[in-house]
Amino acid sequence: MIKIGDFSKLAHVSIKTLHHYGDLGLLKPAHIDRYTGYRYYNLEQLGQLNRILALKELSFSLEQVSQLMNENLSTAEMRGMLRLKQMELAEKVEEEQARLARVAMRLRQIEVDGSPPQSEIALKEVPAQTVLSAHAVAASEEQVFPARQSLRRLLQNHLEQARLKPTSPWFALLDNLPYEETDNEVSLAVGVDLRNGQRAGDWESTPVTLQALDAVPTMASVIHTSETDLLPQAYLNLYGWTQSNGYQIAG
Amino acid sequence: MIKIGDFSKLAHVSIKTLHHYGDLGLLKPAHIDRYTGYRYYNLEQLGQLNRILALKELSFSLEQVSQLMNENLSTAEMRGMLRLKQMELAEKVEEEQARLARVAMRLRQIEVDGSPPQSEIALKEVPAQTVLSAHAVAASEEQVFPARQSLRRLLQNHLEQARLKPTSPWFALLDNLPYEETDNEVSLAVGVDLRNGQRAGDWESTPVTLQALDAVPTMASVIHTSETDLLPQAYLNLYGWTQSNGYQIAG
DNA sequence: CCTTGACTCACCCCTTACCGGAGGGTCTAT
DNA sequence: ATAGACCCTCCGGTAAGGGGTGAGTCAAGG
Repeated sequence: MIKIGDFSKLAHVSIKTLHHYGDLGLLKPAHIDRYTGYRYYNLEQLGQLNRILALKELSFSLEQVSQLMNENLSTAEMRGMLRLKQMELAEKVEEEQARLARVAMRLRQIEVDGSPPQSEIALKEVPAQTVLSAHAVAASEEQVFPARQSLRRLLQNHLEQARLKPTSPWFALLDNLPYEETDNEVSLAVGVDLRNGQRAGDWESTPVTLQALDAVPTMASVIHTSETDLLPQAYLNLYGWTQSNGYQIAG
Repeated sequence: MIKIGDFSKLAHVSIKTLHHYGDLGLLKPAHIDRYTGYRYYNLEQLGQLNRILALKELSFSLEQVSQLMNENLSTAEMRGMLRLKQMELAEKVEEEQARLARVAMRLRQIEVDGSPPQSEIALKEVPAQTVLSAHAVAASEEQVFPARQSLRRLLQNHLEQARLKPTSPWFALLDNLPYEETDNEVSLAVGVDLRNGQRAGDWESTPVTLQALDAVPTMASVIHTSETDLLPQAYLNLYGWTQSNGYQIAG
């Protein structure tokens, strides 16, 4: 029977931490004086505490540690939790390495250009959605803009016809990678909300299709506020960034 | 001038987050209606928001992001913060990889032994301290225990002579690695508190020395609650663990 | 002009794993 | 007996928001 201060020194753990573990039921003192409230530990609890610390250090939460300490926990369950944690950690390592690479890239950019980039690339999540999309190829480069306009009218017609409202801004949906700057391809898409239960069917000979996009956990997104002549540059930035499929330009 | 809901959809950021950034002064709405309190953003703020998100994704805290967004921040400062973050991230990656390795080891141990280990190894920090230590070599294996006893008496004498009190439990301090099981070496040390200003000097021909130990950020620590015959096993466990210098057995 | 539904506000509590301090009681050595 | 060390409970705080509530506001249709 040893007092909390000595116990904490022996284990190199703060008193506050011991209080905390006691409150959580993770490591209750062997005895608590009923009148003074003093906590008393015994030496065999040092082993338990060490076990707790070891598990915590594997980045298990205290709640998970409680489960793992639960004594009547089968080896299989233990294996399961360890494997799960293994996967989590592997993922985390990759994430951090990616971050590290991005920081390094940013540093190189500063060393070379001497200035921070003007358009930032941010990573976002996009939920699954249904979109109405259309593709076309413009005859020449001058025809690109009018072609986009006509696609937009086309989609808008379909929206009105189906009495749907757009649920997202218009964006370009690039299915076929790599994106070639030169072939004057134009695409346009817009999110729709299918709750109203209506299904496609009355358009067949049009370039309009209805497709479901999966949720994307990490979408690279650029905002270009300047005029359109700088857009290709931002595009190239972004293109250098990723090889994954399904780009979106928001806004 | 766009309302917060639309702005949040455009940027794929929750309204709560925008509130939070506004409160922190990180991204204040371009206009707040004086009477209704409604927040209004304009499109150029999308770029700022994206910049914030990009920096945050590099695992900068929001406070650091504020600094980085501070406009009148020299390129040198920017470089400095990036390099700092780079080091932090590198460290973190190593940590996570070490954790991952430990989880994998634990899994292997379970697969092979079919049971979790009986003595856990936990990692702790130890602050810098001053210790009084003594070494000796026992003549034979049977002499190890008496030798330890006499070292203890020796140290205790010195403590009393200098009117010092021990500030830690007794422990073995192993300077010369690797630790050989066979050479019957005995060592003993104890922490002391030198505030009282006294200095060593009156012992010369004894094996007792006063030395300063540096703080150790990660010390591997085992608790063995069972009888002494299992100790060598725990030792071997621990020894397989690390090659760093300066082991301590606490308690 | 009025109503209805969508939108927005401020406010408060919740999360993790503790840390710090205040105010007051307890232990121990002298 | 008393000083100094030790311990208690309770409160508040951390980072980055999430969730919910009751009340006020906006926009479109009737």
